Amino acid sequence: MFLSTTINGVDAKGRVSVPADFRAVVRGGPFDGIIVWPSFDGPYLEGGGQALLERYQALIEDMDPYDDARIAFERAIFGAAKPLTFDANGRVTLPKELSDHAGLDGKATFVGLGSRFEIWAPEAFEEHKRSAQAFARDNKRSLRPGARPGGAA
Amino acid sequence: MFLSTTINGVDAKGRVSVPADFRAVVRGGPFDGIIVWPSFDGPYLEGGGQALLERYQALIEDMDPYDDARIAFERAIFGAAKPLTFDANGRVTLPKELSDHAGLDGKATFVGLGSRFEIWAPEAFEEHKRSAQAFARDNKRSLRPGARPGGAA
DNA sequence: CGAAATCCCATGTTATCCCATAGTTAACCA
DNA sequence: TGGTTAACTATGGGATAACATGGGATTTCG
Repeated sequence: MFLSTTINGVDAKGRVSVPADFRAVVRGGPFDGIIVWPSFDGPYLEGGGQALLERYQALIEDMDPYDDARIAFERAIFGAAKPLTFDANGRVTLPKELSDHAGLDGKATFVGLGSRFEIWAPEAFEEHKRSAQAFARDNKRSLRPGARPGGAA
Repeated sequence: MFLSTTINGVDAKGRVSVPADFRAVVRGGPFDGIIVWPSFDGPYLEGGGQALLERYQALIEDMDPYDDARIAFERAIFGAAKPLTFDANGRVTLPKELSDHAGLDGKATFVGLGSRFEIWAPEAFEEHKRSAQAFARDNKRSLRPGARPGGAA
């Protein structure tokens, strides 16, 4: 599971060390790296291992082939997702489109969310965290056995 | 999986480099190239490896032999599909019918969609990408990764 | 014999790999 | 228990290979 929050540096080449804990999650999988795409919900990136993408693919393939929502998800997720391979030191290179979308500048915050993770500009994440905590406090009753997750994400 | 979006040039001979990641997907398959046909849903091309076409064939053969939809699919996909072989540098030559359908002029955008991909004129794709992102954002609740316990990536 | 498609080689650019360093944590031994 | 060593993490820079692209030569087919 992707857990906890880490801030790492982004160098001039766009390289950033993926936290060792995160690398351990995908180790042994079919692809030695992570897959990252811009969130269509805000100025941050979403990512996971290849297994995560395959789960999304299975969900999408259950939809009608020419359903508008299906096409939109395919283009918004698969069309924008980049497979990023680890180098020998566990770093990946973030393409410009991705670091632009998240507004990264020298630093990146990795946020573990269980089956996936997010990458934020540190300042943007601090701000987001405040409102997320308030949201969780106001909605704490929706977190109980049998309830659907997905509120504060 | 076909992933991410790449813009490549189309030269005067109609040649275009297929992104290296896409070539890696079909490498080792029965046909060293891609199969491309005009979408009947808009001014763009659809494509994939031979394995994709074989999946479509299996789907279509489950339909009634004289079903109007079956005949339409057969003509629209198999009747119009062109196998395009890679040259030594990983390029294919787009026949005029195809580049006309997509309105390609000097540049082509390859969009990976998991099991298949699309080819657009860059300006046309930019326009559609915006609406796809907005649609995905407004409908994100219909894409739910099932709350499977232990579902680490 | 002419036109068009295919193959072959050359080149700039970009991304990838490889090595070196520093700080930290964990392990080990006296 | 204290000190020392070893392993790992994160980071920086330089070398190398891969990719995308352009033009020319050769073949194939009408």
